Amino acid sequence: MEVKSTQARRSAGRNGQRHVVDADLIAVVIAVTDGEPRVLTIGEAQALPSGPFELGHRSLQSGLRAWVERQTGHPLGYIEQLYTFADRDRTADERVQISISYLGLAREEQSDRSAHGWRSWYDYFPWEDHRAGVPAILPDTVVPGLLAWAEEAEDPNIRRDRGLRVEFAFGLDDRGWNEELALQRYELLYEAALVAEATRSWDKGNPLSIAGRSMIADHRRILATGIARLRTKIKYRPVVFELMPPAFTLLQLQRTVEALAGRLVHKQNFRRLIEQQDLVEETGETVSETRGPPAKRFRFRQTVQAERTVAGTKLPLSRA
Amino acid sequence: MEVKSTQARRSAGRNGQRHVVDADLIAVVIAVTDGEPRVLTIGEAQALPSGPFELGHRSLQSGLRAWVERQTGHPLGYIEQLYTFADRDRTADERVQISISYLGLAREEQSDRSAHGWRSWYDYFPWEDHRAGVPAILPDTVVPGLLAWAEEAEDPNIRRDRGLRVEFAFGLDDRGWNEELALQRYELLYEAALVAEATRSWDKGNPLSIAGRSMIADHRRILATGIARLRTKIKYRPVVFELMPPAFTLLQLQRTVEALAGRLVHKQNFRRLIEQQDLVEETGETVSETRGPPAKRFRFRQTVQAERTVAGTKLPLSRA
DNA sequence: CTTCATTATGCTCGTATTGAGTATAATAGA
DNA sequence: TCTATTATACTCAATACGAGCATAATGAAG
Repeated sequence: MEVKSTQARRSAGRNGQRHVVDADLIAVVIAVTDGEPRVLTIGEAQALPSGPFELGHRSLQSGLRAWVERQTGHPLGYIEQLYTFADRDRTADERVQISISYLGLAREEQSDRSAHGWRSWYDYFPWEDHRAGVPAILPDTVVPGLLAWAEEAEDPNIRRDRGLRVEFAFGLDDRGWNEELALQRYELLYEAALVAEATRSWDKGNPLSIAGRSMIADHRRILATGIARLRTKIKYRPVVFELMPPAFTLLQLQRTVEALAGRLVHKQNFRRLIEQQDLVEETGETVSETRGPPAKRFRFRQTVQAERTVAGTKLPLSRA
Repeated sequence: MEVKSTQARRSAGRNGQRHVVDADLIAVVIAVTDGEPRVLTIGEAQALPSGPFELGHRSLQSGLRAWVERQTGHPLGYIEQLYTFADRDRTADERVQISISYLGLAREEQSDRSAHGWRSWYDYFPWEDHRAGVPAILPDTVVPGLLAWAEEAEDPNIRRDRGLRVEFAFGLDDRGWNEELALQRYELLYEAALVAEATRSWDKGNPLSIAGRSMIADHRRILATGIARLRTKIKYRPVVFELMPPAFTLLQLQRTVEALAGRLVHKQNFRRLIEQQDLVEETGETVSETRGPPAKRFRFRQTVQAERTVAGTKLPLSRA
């Protein structure tokens, strides 16, 4: 086995003609206002904030924060890395582009509501919003299109495989709709060429694709990655609070979760869940902004461990 | 709001003096043999396989596969991305090094048992193996060292914060040991300078640090990331099977899971869990390699969706 | 050839968690 | 004053989960 230590190899590489790459940072910045999950966009709402990773940046995260704040004037709260991918630059001298994507959560200010490129993420993924029932686009367009794509394969194995993947991702089987599969669903639509990005028609000036508003390059895929990650994460880490104002009612919290999940939750059980997890405490105030009795206001309990709820069982452990 | 489209920006950057970076791929390759979880290492078992991302590589994944197979002669099965981080190169001309790490699962061959750099990951993290009870190093060395570190802080807030973090990560509180927190534990030890990497003593020729065998640069941290990820993942995705031979007994499967989790599981309940999930099917054969009655052999049911078990509830959804 | 430790496997049982719904009271708007 | 709407407390059944008992089959030890 031929082995060079990393140290040795790095030195060699540095002096030789080392292949260098460009590094970009891309941000999926999410906020929730008026019961809508919104993503921060630039340009004609067709791109995510992004920029090159520069020497001045102390770290990837700080580089990202700098870029987002410069481009949008918006500070970022919680940040987590999403995914890194590489693309040979199609147009240029065989240079490789590496993109490192991040998910950021922000408390959107009232002031910059729709003005500054905050768009509901359901503009891009209309089939993902099941709060008012199954969206019409699913039975009308998306599912028939996908099933047709599955059928058009010549190889029966591929047909079967495609069919099963569609059924699973879109909940056509017994398991039902699973909101966490947002990325798989987008990827199926891409494979089936039902989204504009996959058809090269978008640069002909049609920003509204067959299914949902599109974005440049692979930005919509990155957004889908962020949505899926967030939908998964709210279930085992108290990240929702990064999106909430300092004080809130349980119904507001519920509406935020519902906006993210794209589904309605059972109110009584939601409250039971929140309270038994000991994540919030009453502020003492009550508000009555709507009908019904006044609601108590709560705040997030800053109990050092935002680590909490890292439960995760599913292995039948034994004590011995 | 100043906005340039990504397209425009990229062109500008390419012609101008664009800051370029070096990109490395680093692999955490895991296999389980003889009931031990093993990681593929190179050099003096102090480094993970790694290499530069090159132009010839079609994608990051294929680049990684190429490197690992060339360095070790070992094919990779399952692969998933772990994390990307950047370090200014300490020694050189302000160049930035980007490292993209991957987790890979392999079925280790019998032939290259210990010879080819397969090391038990508990060599590096002896405090993580709780299969034979709490390892002595925890009460003897690790915990006292960490508590002392917590106490030595002058600011009482920092003292309290450190204390709580140690209690949480090492299960000193009521929640008990949580095997998924492997990374947090390593990071605490690093912060407390209880691992060699943090003390700069390792390059003085001492490969055995205060707590566990060390590695160059941040490789041990990357390994901890991989371990934590795998320990989390086995609970909701059937990735264990990537580590198993084509046919196996339920006890072998259990031993593999236990090796990864570093904990023993309840045998009867483990079988119930596996069977109700419908992940395996009998091959029809039985074997009696040990005492006791012959055990049935099983194989993984290749039911298209290795996607399965993407359950994940924890939100009280409602039907309406 | 017995004995015994070890393993496979089936079954029970109490408790916690989860999904779903009923019930009651408080309030704003019509 | 009515009524739709909301907050909040409870109940109830269905599972899921942790823990353990029981039985049978086998290899190793004597």
